[in-house]
Amino acid sequence: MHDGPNSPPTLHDVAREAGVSVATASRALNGSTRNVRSENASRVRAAAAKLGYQPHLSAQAIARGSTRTVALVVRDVADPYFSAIAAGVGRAAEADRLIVTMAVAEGSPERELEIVRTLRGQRPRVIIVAGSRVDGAGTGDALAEELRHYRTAGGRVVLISQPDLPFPTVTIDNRGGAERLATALLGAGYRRFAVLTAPPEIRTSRERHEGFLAGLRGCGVPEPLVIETGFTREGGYEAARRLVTRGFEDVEAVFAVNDVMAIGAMTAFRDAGVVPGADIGVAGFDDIASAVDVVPALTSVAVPLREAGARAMRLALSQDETAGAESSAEMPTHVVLRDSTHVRPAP
Amino acid sequence: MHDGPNSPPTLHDVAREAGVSVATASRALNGSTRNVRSENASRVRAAAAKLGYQPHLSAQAIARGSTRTVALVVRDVADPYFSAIAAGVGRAAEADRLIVTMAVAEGSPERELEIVRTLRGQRPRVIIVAGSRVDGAGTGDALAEELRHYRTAGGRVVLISQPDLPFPTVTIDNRGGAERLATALLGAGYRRFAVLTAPPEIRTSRERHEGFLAGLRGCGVPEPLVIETGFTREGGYEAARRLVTRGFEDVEAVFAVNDVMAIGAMTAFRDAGVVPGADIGVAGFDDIASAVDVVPALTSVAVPLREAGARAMRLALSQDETAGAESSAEMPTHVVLRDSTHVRPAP
DNA sequence: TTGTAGGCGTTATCAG
DNA sequence: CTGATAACGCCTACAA
Repeated sequence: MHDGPNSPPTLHDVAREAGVSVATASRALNGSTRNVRSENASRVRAAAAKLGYQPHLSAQAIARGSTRTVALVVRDVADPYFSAIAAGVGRAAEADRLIVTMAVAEGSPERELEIVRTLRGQRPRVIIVAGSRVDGAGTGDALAEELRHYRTAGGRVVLISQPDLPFPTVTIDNRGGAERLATALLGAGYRRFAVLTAPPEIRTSRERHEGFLAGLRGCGVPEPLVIETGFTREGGYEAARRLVTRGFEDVEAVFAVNDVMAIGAMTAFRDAGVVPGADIGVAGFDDIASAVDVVPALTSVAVPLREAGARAMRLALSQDETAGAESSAEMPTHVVLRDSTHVRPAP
Repeated sequence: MHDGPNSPPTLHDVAREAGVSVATASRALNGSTRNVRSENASRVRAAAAKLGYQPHLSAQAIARGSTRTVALVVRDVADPYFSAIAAGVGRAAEADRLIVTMAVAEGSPERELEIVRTLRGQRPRVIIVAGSRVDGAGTGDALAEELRHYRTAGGRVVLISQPDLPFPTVTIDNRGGAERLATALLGAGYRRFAVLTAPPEIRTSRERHEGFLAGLRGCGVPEPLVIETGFTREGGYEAARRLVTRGFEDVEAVFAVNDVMAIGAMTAFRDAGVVPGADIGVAGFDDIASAVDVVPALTSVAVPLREAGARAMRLALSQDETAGAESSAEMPTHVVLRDSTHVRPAP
């Protein structure tokens, strides 16, 4: 009570309060509890409780040489795609009493690089990068370099949906899902399509686009119209508006490379007096929660996003173990047809 | 090159590589750059770059006695309400080069307590608790106790939407917003209401409920029917289904205490063949992004969630400064009437 | 079972 | 301007 008012209590304080040495206090609170006399152990615990002691994680980290931290990089927390992944990572981390620190790489690659750098300073057990702009091991790819440094220093890296980098990756079957979606839409009677894509640097978008084209190929349908826009709800809205302005007599259905874009597009259509599902089919990708709450309910490709996050964690953790550890996993996707592609256009 | 293959390079390695002392290396990389000869400085920087050195944040934390970490506690990342707040916190933190660590307190108060405890071990500059189950300073409130410990040790606590605890708080004008919503709905011609609430332990729900009742009071309308359910989309769905089953001849409009519940309710209505906006009015609270994408667009009360998060950060940071620092802030809310309460019921 | 002492990677103090 | 050296809070042989 006679020292400074603030600055949290240390192990020394607890030891003094309990009348034992720091070593004993340390052992009683963390090390193998077996080796300390139970009376002392409870004295220490009592002292800790009384003082409101909480071990300094940084001190433990440096003393032990390792942390219980998982670093997660996402592009945007507010995007349901990423928050679902984040939720999965969080849940899996919790099971192992790991702490997840989350960084948001809004847009700029520089920012992204800076983030991974900082993260590296945290000495996390694992770094998980979800949907960033890691594009290929091309020259000047400072990000990959940074991750390589981290891995060399004993860190574990897991990427989500960035299969072309030399790190364990949780992959999503974007291509296959989009291909099956194309098939399903053909089956529903649609023949003439527009595709709403994001810029090709965003690999997820590119894969879905390519998969969709692949599904169409050889079926004698015309080459789809392609409208490039942002990977966001606003992007989708804007693209649909452009489509309406241009005139869409030659388009029966629109495939947006993700659900938020598709939902934005549906709203744009409605705002322009075009009825989605009736006047034009709309399909998305991801099957986010709100896909069933829009009208008409959105046809989409379901992606187990939470599972992907959880899987990434497990993948990272399993790398400790003997060589047998698998180094990547692909999450399956499946088409969910709903009313937004229900009404088959008249021939 | 002759030591173990992994374990990241330390400042010693950099110093050796650059041919200077650790002290100099430290100064060149972090301390006031002015006091080191520019030639040495660049040698050090070069060595650091070559080795891929990254300062050990934990070591810095313990040496400096402080961290650059902000801890954020939310109930669920995947809920747009919390992810919007998180986004705001993240943005504000970024401006001060602070790192956000995010913990998810899914449900159980024990888990929540454990989280704050662990967080305390991180020695963050700030702990922000958003929408947890802190209910009142009643006896046995271990969470408040934990936060008090933290604050005593010099930490800054900011709560979002928990005004009855003795910590700086960013408050949301739930009561006022709900009251004005009630007035607006009365103005639109609705007279007989049902309220979809969450259990009263969730203070946000309680406030909105009470505000709504207050807005109705003295207007000669019947006491609303109250349906208690979960604070989630599923809760809303379920409650609406119950309402339909029960029969809703005496209800013209439904007020759900948040948007995800309202959206769930709308879907339930539709599934039961009841047309929201026409057969029954629906209003929510929060004005989340998807409120404009559902059909009919959802009447709601807009809450500046991102701003609330950012504000919480600033509030925390300003507590450093001289006594004049404000200790709380209230975020305004405003009613947004849309088509879900557009069609005025026949008298 | 317990205490002493050295070390983890940085920063900060204090002589050179 | 630079280099030893003592902290920082904790863990862990090693010795008692």
